[in-house]
Amino acid sequence: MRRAKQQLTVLRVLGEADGPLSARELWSRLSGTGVGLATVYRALRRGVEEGALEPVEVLGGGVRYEPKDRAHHHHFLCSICDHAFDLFGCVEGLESLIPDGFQMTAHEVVLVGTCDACANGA
Amino acid sequence: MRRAKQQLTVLRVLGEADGPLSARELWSRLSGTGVGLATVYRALRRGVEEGALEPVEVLGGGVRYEPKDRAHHHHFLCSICDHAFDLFGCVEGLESLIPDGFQMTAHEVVLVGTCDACANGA
DNA sequence: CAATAACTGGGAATCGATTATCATATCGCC
DNA sequence: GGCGATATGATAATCGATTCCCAGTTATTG
Repeated sequence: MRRAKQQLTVLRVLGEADGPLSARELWSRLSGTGVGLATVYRALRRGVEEGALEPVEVLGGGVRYEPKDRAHHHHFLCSICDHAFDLFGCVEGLESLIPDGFQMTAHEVVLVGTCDACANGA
Repeated sequence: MRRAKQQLTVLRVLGEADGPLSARELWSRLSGTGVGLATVYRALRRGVEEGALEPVEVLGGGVRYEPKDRAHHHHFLCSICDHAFDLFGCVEGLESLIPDGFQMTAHEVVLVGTCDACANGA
């Protein structure tokens, strides 16, 4: 429990997000608070070490982070705003794709397209 | 049709691969041929410009390239050898994951685990 | 074979992302 | 309030991936 103010701020923002955030995305959401980019990276690294955060790679744009306590889910990547959104649910039939002799331990599904805001919103 | 020897070599190796290759992976398969890394990058960039190659992002490890004429498919990433293998077939039920107002234009499925060689082979 | 254009390899240069450093500001505790 | 430990922000340093540059090589055409 040795977490300081700015670190908590970072974790809170991440917890309120509708999808995993990259370090820069997170930082831009903190503009005005005076939090430095270095602190963002420190908070993220620490969050992962402590088991509170999970690094995920959605697609281009490097690593993004999300709270580890979320149920199994996948992501939707908006190709316009480049933001990743959490999806709910999963898909069937993944096992049928596995070649003989291969062993699957995890899977990722990413839908790409346009999010509501970019497609319709202002 | 102005492609030179080394460029053709790069395209040929990519065509014979069992999955998309990264620039370095490709280069290591050319060790001994004297092909320089710069030439590999040049051939890849050119292949994409000419429409023969497609850049794909499987997961960590940056961009990999594959011939564009392959049918719709996904990939299996071996977490031990870090090689990506082509899979055949696709999955059902992706549409049910799309949130209201979102529009899907593409999708990616990546299975992660251990390939035959790393799991059983020598 | 000559003349010109395209290709090549190696290493320097660049770019973005992440980490390290350091002086200062804060926190928890007495 | 005073102290030692920890956190913070700015910036420099690092790292891997990719591109740039240049001099030498090879292909093309006549």
